[in-house]
Amino acid sequence: MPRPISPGIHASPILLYMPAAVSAAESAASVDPTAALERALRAAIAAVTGLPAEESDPHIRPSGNPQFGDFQANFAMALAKKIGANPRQLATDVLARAQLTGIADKAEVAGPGFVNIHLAGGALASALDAFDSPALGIVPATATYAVTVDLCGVNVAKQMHVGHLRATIIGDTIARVHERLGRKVWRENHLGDWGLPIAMTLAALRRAGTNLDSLTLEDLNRAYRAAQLEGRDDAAGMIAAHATRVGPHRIAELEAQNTGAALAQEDARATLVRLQSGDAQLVAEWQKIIHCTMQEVFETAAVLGVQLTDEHSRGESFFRDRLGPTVEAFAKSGLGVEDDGAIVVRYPDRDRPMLIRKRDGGFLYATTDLAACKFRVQDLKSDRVVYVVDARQRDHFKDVFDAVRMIGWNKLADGTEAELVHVPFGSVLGADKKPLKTRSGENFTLKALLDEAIERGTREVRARSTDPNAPTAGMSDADLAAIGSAVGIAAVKYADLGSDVTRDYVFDLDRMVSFEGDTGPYLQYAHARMASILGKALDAAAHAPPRPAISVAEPAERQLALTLLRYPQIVREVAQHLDPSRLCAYLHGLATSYNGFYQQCPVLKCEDPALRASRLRLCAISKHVMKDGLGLLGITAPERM
RNA sequence: GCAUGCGUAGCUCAGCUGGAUAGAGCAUCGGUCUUCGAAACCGAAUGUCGUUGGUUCGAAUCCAACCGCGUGCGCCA
Repeated sequence: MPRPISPGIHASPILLYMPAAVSAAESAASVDPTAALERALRAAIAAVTGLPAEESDPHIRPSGNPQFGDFQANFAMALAKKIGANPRQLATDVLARAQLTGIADKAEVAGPGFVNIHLAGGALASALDAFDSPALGIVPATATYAVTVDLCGVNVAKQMHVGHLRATIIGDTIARVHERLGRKVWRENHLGDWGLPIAMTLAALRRAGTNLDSLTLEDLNRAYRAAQLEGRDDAAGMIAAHATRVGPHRIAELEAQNTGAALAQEDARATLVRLQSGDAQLVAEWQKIIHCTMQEVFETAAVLGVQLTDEHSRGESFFRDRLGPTVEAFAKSGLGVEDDGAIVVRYPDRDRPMLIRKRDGGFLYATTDLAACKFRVQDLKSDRVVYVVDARQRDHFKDVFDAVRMIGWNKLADGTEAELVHVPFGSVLGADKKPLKTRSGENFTLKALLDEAIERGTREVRARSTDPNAPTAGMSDADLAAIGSAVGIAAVKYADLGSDVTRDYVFDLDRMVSFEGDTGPYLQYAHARMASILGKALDAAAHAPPRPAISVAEPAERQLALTLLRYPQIVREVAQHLDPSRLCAYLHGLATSYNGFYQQCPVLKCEDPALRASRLRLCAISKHVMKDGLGLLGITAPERM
């Protein structure tokens, strides 16, 4: 079995360097007025202070308060201290020197030395015009290596639960964002399909004479749990199982004994031996169990709008022939040393070693991960390998990654060192703030959660469609159901992706499928309004020029334009920091900006044809960005809802 | 014990590489639908940013100690 997903804990923020993103940032600079601003100020700072350009960072950021303008530059205080000057004077001198014509309308010094900048309306308009393209300012990466994303991580014969939701959708979003940036992505579903637990289940099913062709996952899960319980009661059987050199269960669990279980255990052990030796009959049955499990996993993935299919499955069994060679390689290099009969890897900076082979010769979880990591870097040729796994496995991945680096398996053929990262997501807790137990408890399965969300979404959509003035009035039942499903799923995904993934959160169904406020449906609603206004303008638009001039004059228009232009930067940040919540926050801000614009700036009712065309184009760009962004989260954006 | 992570409004959380008055959503109270979609918008109210000390022109953010909660720790996966 691979990684048990459930309760866990917080993690440190992940700050990563991503070479491809940097070049994209520079390429996108032409579209971005802030880049022009930065260049101009950097040059002026260098000229005034005599410092090299790389030490002349103007520290530009969006203004905290709109009254201060669009951007502020915070370089003066720190630099003045460094060179022994007066901050306000330095800021004034720099502004006098800076070439801001065509970029900024106004730039002034405030407070202790802040520089407040009002962007020129024309600069915003022309930046937006360039931005309005299928790429939306995102420049494809030139990297030739791939990115591997380890996601989902289900166990064969086990029902998916809420924890799997996280590993699946966080991983999917990270994969999509990298693809959006032009990277080749390998989605690796490292399923637990090998070892004694599977053999136990298989043996139990055979004893019961179950027809594996009509097996449901629920039957399978029941058989799995029953087999686990049997095994847990039996020490002798487990010890015997250890002798077969397979990955079994912790000794601590083996306290009581019973003869019936011993027989079952004996049966499982024999089954495993036959499975491992390639017994055709057993292998076929094993595959049926996997098929049965994956059937539901793929169905769930489809419901969730996650790109995950058979081609992404590469279970632990795939690496079974690489475990021996892995240990040998470590032993040979001197990194793997014997300790009390077992083989361990030791680290210079910590006491805790990593076990890679047991005293009885059996391999461990870590051994498989070492082999898989090498495969991902060197066979899948990835310069970035991302593991979306429960935060409780922090130490484990630190150990694995360090071991991989020590032996050099993180190096690609040309010597490039791949980046190995664990995205440690927090646990889903119960109302009592304790981990939702799934091994024993009858808690919410993932399927139950999604069914509930879809049902509530559909109910909501149906109810609204009964209003004759509603845009959804008169739609077919199937269409309403599709929209309802999209709304329900959006609510669940946004609730999960919307805050820092490393944090635990309390599972609250009502909050998860909420449709008001800062939620997935709020974003979908904003999108539907964008679609609606554009749909109504269609006739008139037929007579308009294809790319009418954009004018950005009203405060709400400025606000919207500034927000839109930040999109490429946000997508890059999400990839760099492996943090989907930034995209959620951005899209929420976009929806809010659009709503403000919608409130304050008449579009269809605007009497000036040029301004009307300009505003329609703002709507179109907004819709494009919203749809693109939601797409990166794997959330569909209905035209009506 | 060692390691690691977290403590921000009644609740759930933001706070982007230290910056101007700490922000959203929910809940509460009050406004806005004959007017481009009210799943929306506008307004009101709400805080010893766990505590103490330190660094700094400037700290929720960096450092130290302490308090509280969580998680992990050699033959499970």
